[in-house]
Amino acid sequence: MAAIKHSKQRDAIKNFLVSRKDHPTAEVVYAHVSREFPNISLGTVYRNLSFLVDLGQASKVPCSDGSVHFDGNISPHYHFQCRECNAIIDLDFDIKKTEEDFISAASENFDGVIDGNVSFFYGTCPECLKKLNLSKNRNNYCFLLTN
Amino acid sequence: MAAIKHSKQRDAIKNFLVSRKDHPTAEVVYAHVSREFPNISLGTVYRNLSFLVDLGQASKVPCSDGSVHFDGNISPHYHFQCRECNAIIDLDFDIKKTEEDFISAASENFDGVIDGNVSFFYGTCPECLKKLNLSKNRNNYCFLLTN
DNA sequence: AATAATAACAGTAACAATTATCATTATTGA
DNA sequence: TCAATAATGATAATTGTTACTGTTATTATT
Repeated sequence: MAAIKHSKQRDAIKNFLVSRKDHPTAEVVYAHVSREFPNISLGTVYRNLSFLVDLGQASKVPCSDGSVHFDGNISPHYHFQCRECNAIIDLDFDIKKTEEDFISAASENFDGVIDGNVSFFYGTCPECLKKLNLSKNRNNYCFLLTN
Repeated sequence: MAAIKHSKQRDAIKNFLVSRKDHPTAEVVYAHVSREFPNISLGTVYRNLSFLVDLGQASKVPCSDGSVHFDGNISPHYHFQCRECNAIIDLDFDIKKTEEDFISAASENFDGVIDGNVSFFYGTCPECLKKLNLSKNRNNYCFLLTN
C-alpha cells in the first residue's frame, strides 16, 4: 500500500526536471525550486528525486567524475559528457540495433547473461569546439587526443 | 621532480590489487593490507590508490550504484557487473573494432567530437546463473528481464 | 656507516554529498 | 469536518574521501 499523497514540492521538482535538458544535480534542482518554495529543504529534494527514480519517472546519472545528475527524459538514450565544460548532453541515435550489436560482441567470451549496458561518451561538445575554433573533422580529432 | 620513495605499504597495496580480479574497493584493500600492516591508515590506502591511478598502474572504476572500485589490470577492457551479487568481472572481447563502430554510431547526429566511451554491462554472472539453475539461453534471458 | 633532506607514514580532523530522524504541516478519504 | 497518515522543513547523523600534522622511513651524499 503506502498511499502516495500529492505535494506541490514534488510537482515543482518533477516539472523542473522535465523542463530541462541539461541534467541538473540535486543542488541545482534545489537552487531552482527554492525560488518557488523558499523554505524547501534539500532533504525534500533528495527524497523526491529518489522517489521519482523509483517510480521510473526520472533517472539517476552518476558520472565518472563522481557527480550525480538527474534526467527527466526516461526514453532510452545514451549520454555524452564534454571534457572541457562537463556539460551532459543526450545523444540521439537509433539505440536499438547498435546496443544489440554491442552487447552481442561483449557476450562473446562470457558465460554469463548480459541484459543491458550503460554507456557514457566523452569528447568535446559543439559549443566548446566553437570556442576552440575547431570543427568536427579528423585533424581536430587527433589534435584533441594529443593535446 | 618530486622523487618517488619506495614504501612497503604501497607495494603491498599494489600487489594485492594486481593479485585480485574482483576489483576491490578502497575499504576492501584496507581490510586485506591491514593483515600485513596492522597500523596502516585508511588514508594511506586512499593516497596510494590515487597515486597508482595517477601513475597509470591501476584504474578507478566508478560504478553506477555509486561505489568506487579499483582495477590493477590496465589493459583496455570493459566491465560487467552482476545484478544479483554485484561482482565486477572483466569482459574479454576484441574491443577495438566494436568500440569504433559504437562510437561512430553514437556520433551520427551529434555535432561534437566523441573520442572515447566508458561502458558497463549488466546482467547475471555465471556463478549466479548456476545458483538460479539457469543457463545461458534465450528463454532464461527473457525470464531474467521480466522477473 | 653516519647524516641530512624529504617522501611517506599513522592518526585524526575536516569535508561534501547524502540519508535518517522527528516534530509539524498538508493531503486525502470517510 | 475530522481522523489518519504521507510529506514536509529543520537538523543530526552517516558515509566516503581528502587534508593536515607531527613522526618515521627511505635515499642520496658524505
